[in-house]
Amino acid sequence: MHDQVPIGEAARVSGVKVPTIRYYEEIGLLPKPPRTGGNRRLYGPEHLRRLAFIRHARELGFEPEAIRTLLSLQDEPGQSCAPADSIARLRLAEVEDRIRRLESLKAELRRMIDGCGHGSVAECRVIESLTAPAGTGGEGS
Amino acid sequence: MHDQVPIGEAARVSGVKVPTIRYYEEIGLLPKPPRTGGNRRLYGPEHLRRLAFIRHARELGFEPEAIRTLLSLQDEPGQSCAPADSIARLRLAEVEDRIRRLESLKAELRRMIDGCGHGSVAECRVIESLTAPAGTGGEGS
DNA sequence: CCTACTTCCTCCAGTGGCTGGAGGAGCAAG
DNA sequence: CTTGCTCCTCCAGCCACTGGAGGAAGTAGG
Repeated sequence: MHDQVPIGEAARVSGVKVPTIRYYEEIGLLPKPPRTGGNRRLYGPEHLRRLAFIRHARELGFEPEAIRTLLSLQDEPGQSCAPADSIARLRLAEVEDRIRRLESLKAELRRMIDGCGHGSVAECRVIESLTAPAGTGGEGS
Repeated sequence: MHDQVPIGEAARVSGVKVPTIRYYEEIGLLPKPPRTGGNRRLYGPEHLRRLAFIRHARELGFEPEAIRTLLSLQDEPGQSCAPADSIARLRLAEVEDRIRRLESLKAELRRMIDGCGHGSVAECRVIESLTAPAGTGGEGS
């Protein structure tokens, strides 16, 4: 079978655009594939798996740096998966916080819409709903 | 009291960096504040509230354009209901969609983490679920 | 073999949303 | 007046892509 595919095919099967694949290679997320005599990239199953991994991780909101870490872990299967676990846990916490705040914003928007129909907009507390959020008021990063 | 603060102070209390505040002004997210005789910006409580709002909304992933419309809800209380209502409904739909996506993301992250036996990477569910995401061609082997 | 067409190559410029530095002016304290 | 800080504007850079120009390589048909 064609287990060596050119970049266009790799893009099709992975759902990552061609320039983005080249970009991932450039920043070292994706290893440089072998080339044909005519200088075209040829991707094998291993590359495609990695590409799918990267794409999926990006969809989950992991940043390239985190992905790099996850990939390096993947490369050394004997190691403890604690770092991977903590990366995922961190991301989960972020997601949960976001959900909480969106819920509060949603409640406020709903309240405004429901209060509507009396001719004018209900008193708007959209700002309060976000400025006094459920999360730790503190800052990060 | 100083209910009129310079930009540095505004940055401190809002958690938005000084250049970013100026950037928000430039793109019209934050109204231009009055200036002192010496051409310095002076922010009042209203500006500060807005700034905090923008920050939270950005953290939640709203684009400046969406934030603008969100802010417009606040700016025109008592106005005719129709436009504000439709904006609010639009945002509500967006928020609900966002929440849905985040919930499914959260479920996936949770599955990854719960499946992780805290052993070695070889059996790590976190890595594995990224490598073989749901529904990648049924593969046996 | 030649031609037409597609896919690929590299390089480079642009995008959005900031971020930070240079060079200079304002202002408060000593 | 001098020191030292904050502030001003302008502008270049960053990240994660995205897309276009100009050209070479592969493929299908005549």
